[in-house]
Amino acid sequence: MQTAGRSRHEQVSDWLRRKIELGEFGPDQKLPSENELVRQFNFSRITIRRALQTLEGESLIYKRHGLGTFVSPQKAKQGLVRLTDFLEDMSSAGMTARSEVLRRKIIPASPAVALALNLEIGSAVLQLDRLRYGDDKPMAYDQAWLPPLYAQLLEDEDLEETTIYHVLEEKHNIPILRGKYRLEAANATSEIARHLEVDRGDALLVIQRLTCTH
Amino acid sequence: MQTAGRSRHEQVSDWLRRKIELGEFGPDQKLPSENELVRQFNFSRITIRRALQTLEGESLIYKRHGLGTFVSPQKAKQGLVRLTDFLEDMSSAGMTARSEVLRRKIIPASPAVALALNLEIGSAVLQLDRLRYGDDKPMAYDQAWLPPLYAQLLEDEDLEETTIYHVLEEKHNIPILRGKYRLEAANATSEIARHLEVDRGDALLVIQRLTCTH
DNA sequence: TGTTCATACTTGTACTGACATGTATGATAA
DNA sequence: TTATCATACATGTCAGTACAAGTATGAACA
Repeated sequence: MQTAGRSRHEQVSDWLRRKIELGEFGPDQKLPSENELVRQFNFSRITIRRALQTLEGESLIYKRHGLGTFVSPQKAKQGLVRLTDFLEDMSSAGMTARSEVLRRKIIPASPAVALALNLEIGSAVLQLDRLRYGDDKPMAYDQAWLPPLYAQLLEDEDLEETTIYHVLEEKHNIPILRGKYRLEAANATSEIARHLEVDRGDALLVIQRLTCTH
Repeated sequence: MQTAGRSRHEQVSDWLRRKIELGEFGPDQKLPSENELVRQFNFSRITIRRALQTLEGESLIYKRHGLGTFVSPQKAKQGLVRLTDFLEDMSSAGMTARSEVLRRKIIPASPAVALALNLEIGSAVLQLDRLRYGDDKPMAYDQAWLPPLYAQLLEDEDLEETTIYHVLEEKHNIPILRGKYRLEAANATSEIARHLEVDRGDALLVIQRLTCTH
C-alpha cells in the first residue's frame, strides 16, 4: 500500500465518482473503456475492473456487455428509500395514475414552508394542489410548494399529464439529489375529505417529502 | 461457458449459499478458507474470491482479515426493508422502550388471522396485546397473533422486558426469515384511544407486519 | 511467570496473460 | 439494394503467481 489506505482501485473509483458527481460525465454517457483506463492510470485491467465493480455496486454506473460502461441516470438514487413519483407508485401497484390540478397560485411562504425551503417567511412560492387518481378513484391529495425558480420552469407544463420530477430531470436536466421522508397519520379536513370522497375526520396517511436538487 | 449460464464462480456461490440456507454452516461459523475451496473445487483463487464477494454483497457472509470468512448472523436480513423491533425503532430514535402486556390468551383464529398464518379458521392462536412506551409515553398499541407452536416457546417469557424476535432468535435459534410490511392509517377505537391517551377517532398509523420463520 | 518473537494461516491487493462472448460497423457477395 | 460475414472493440471469465498485511499460536527468552 502506498500512502494511507488509498489502494489503486480506490484511486480509480474515487476519480470516476468525482467526475460523475460533478457532472463531467452526464447520465447514460459512455465512460472510457476499461482498456483506455488501463492506459490512463497504467494499472492492470483487473484493478480497473475492481474499481468499476465498486461503482456498479453503488449503482452509479451500469455496464452493457459488448458496448461499454455508462453513467446511471441516477434520479433520486442513493439512500435507503428511493424517492418515487406518485406515477411510479401506482404503476408498480398495477394501477393507472392520473391527476387533476385543483390550485396553482403564488402565495407568501408560511413559516413552515419557508423553513423547509430555506427562504424568507412571506416570500413568494408556488402552491400546487393536485388530486391524484389511481384507476380513476381518488387516492391522494397532493400539496406542493416550490420556490420561484422552479415555478418558472414548470410554467407551461401540463402537470395533469406529467410529473414535476420528470420535467426537472428530462427537460431541464436537473437531477433530484436527495430527499426526506416522513410518515404520519392525520384526520381528513373537510376540504380534503370532499375531494377524496371520504368522511371528514377519517384517518389518512400523510406523506411529507422534502426534495432537494443542487 | 459450460452448461447454461452457470459460470464457475456461480457454482461456488450457489453451493455455499445452499449450505448456509440449509443451516449446514451456522451463524458466525467459519467457512472453509479460500485455499481450501480452491482445492475442493479445483478453481483458481480469483474465482473463489469472486464467489465469496457475491455472497458478501448479499450480506450472507462477512470476512475478517487474517481470520477467515464467516456466516452472517442473518436476522431479518435481505429485502429492501429490514424488519425491526419496536425496541430497535425506539433506540435508533434515541428513546427508551418499554411495554406492558394488556392481554395474553388463546383465542380461535379469525378468518383474517387464519389466512395470514395459513391455519384453519377457529384453530387456537395466542393473541398478545401490548402497549408500548417510548420514553414512558404511550406510543403504540401492538396486537400480535401467534400459532400454537410459538405460543409455547414464549410461555415463560417476560414479554414486557424482551421481544418476540429476541426470544426466537437467541433462545430457540429460530431465525426470522422474511416479512411483509403494510402501512395504513386508521381511526382510533375507543379502547386503543384510551390506552394511547388520544381521542377516539384520532388518526393513527397502522403497521401490519407478517413475519415468517422456517 | 510473563514477555517477545518467529511462524503459519488467513484475507487483501495487484500483475500478466489468455480466451469467451456480446455489439456495431463496414466490406463483400448475392 | 439487400443480406451476410469478417472485423474491431467492448465487457466477462479464468488461470497462475507474487507479495502485503492482519491474527493467533506456541516456542524461546528474560
